[in-house]
Amino acid sequence: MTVRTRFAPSPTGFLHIGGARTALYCWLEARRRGGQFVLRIEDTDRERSTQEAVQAILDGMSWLGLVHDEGPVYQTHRLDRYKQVADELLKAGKAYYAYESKEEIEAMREAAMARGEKPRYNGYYRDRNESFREDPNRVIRFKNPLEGSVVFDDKVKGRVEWANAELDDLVIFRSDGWPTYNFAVVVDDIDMGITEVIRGDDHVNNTPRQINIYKALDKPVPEFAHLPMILGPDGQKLSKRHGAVSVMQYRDDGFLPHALLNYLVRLGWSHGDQEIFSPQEMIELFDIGDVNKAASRFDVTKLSWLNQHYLKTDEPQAIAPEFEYQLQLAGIDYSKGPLPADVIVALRDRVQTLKEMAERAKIWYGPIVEWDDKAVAKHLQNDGAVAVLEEAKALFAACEWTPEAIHQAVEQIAARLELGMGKIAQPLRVAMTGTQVSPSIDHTVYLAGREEALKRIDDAIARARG
RNA sequence: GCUCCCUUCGUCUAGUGGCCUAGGACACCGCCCUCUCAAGGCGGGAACACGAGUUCGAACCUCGUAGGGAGCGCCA
Repeated sequence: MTVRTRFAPSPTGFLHIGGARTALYCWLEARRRGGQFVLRIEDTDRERSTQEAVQAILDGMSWLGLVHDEGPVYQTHRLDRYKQVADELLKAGKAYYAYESKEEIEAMREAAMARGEKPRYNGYYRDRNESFREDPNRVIRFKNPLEGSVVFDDKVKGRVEWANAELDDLVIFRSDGWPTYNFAVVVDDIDMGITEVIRGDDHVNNTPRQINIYKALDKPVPEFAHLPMILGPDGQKLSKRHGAVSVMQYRDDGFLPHALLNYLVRLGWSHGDQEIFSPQEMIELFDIGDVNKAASRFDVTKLSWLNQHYLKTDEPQAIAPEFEYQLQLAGIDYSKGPLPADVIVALRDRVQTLKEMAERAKIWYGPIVEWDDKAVAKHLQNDGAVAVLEEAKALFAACEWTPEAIHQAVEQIAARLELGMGKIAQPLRVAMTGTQVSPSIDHTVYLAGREEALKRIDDAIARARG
């Protein structure tokens, strides 16, 4: 039987970090074992589900490259099927109609709590064989076994055993005519042929109930793998308070999709001491059974390190599109000025995100807007500066326009004036950028373009004299 | 309250009874390199939650304790 996994978000918001990791693990598990990865939209909560959220989830997944093989399947399109299965259960005497009001249920719960028990439904209608009747409170409840226990071997958590006595008769169809989560999931996973249910461990508690439904339907129970939570840097639940929660926010913050994937795959899973994984390696090496049991914290610092790693090792052309997106966000017109790929080469050792890179790239896509007075005083307004700039002007006007040729020209100036590189590079750097910090001087000059570089040298000479 | 789950450096983790005076990575600190800033190289500090057992031997097995989390919905 081929492996089939699914990612089943409810469209009530964007794709967040936890969901992205779940999707990644589902995707990897299906890929490695030559199976299929299915996307399902759990939108039975009509109140909170939106089409925008569906789109946000789709966008997030496609940015990360987590492509699904089937779907998206919408639960709202499957109402008839849920009704049909509920009817089967009703006919077989494995489910029943119940008519308590919400207030009555609430009272029941409080009474149980007062007795020091779990708040549960008392099963009043369980054996009354009430038939269908019009009633605003009508729900269908599942007859959970009263005795014995449910045991499952979770691929992450290990063996989990649950006494049926702890479970009550859950509602499978609401009074509004829609199925509840626990029921719809089981029907869907059966119909979609899901063999591996991989999801967050907030669902461990639901699993025994779902297994009982599989058994009542006489269907094979799939394998389960419950993933631990991802916490914020402070060890608390990940929330908007921590800044970026949406996957797409990481894009806007200047992270590469592959860096995020690599970070996520290592959060809760490892393969010895290996830190860097290409998508291909992830697929080959990932095993859901090797996932950790404990929750882990999200650490942007390490993500940033990975991001820079890929900035440094990926082909500049390959990451240029993401960089261009970043330039747009920063309001920079890159149709004139240096090639984005050239800017990447100059800056990738100096920044951790594309956002920082775009910020620093401004100096080559527009005029110097702000001069650092201290830099000017120190490197321009001194005895040797004008001579250096005059030499540079002459050489730059004539040399080939490549970083290498510019580098040679700079060395030539140093030799001719018998000065150290620092005495040459710093005045030029201030001339090019107005500051004393920038990439290596050859790239800094190169990216300005010959015409602009010469113009800036003239401006600097004026400033040095003034 | 009840049920279930979790617990190795600040963080992510390796570790499945002797290879552990606990390894790697990020971060941090120091040195080197150096045209600035970085990047890079080398080095350093830093952890088995606690307590009992089992065993010749325990980070690894068992039981407790403490702390954390999830769930107990006509929400997913």
